[in-house]
Amino acid sequence: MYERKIPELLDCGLAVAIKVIGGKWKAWIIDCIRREIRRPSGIHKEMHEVAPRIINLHLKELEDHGIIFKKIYAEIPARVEYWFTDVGSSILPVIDVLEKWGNDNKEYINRSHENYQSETCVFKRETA
Amino acid sequence: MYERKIPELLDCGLAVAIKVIGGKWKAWIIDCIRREIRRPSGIHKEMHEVAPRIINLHLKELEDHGIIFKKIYAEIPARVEYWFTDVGSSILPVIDVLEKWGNDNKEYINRSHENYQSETCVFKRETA
DNA sequence: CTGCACAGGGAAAAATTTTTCCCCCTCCAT
DNA sequence: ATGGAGGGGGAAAAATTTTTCCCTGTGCAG
Repeated sequence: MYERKIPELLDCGLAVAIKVIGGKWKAWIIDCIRREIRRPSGIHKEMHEVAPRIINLHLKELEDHGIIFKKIYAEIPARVEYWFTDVGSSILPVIDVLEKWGNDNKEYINRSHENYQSETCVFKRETA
Repeated sequence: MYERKIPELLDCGLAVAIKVIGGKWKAWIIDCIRREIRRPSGIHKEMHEVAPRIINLHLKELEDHGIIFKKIYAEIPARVEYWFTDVGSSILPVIDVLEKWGNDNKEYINRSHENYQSETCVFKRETA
């Protein structure tokens, strides 16, 4: 486990929320589980461009944050499934809001990003 | 400017949204501007625990993403103010949703984080 | 016995973001 | 002519996150 050198500021609700869903692949993983792709192997298959190790790390974090929990079936061979906790379920609509905003504005955001036009608007003061 | 070696995936709305507001101090900066602390010096004062350089970098990013824009008054000495663009304003309610979820759940999230109880629930399959 | 699906993790490298340390400029008041 | 407010940025270090590589098991089918 990596040990932080600078303490996190977690008073701010937004910081907490982003900590939980801000990881690089968190959203995709959450989306898998939401679509009932619950088993590690299934998630690995769905996200084949991401290394299994990475997905496992993110799953562990989501678990540590209490967003998902693990069901280990006492079968042989063992079967594992991830399910949302109540708090985990409660973040889904929040993600939807974010997702919608992003989709509505992604062309704009990415355009601004490219153009990079620092032609900063210059104004005279009206109240001279 | 840092040049990415791994391309970003920006099809996903959520990735875009987090790219925009996910920076370490973005939320605080946005909150300043929302509270009409618009001038760099004012923001620096408000966020005195953060180095001015860092704030400037984040401001630049917000500007590049088209969330805020810069008004440079043709006064002497020059005065600068940051204002939200229309798209910038449209993200404020989104941030509120995130902030609310975070505040409602931060004790829970931080508790889970500490406990770290990987006592994974074990189940027998009901349908044996 | 070999190979494959399944679940998982240590260690180190690479990539990225954040931070520190200094530097530049202009104007204005002392 | 010195200092401070006000706006800004380069370069490198430090911190953090992401990635790669490789290794550990079990059980089951050929």
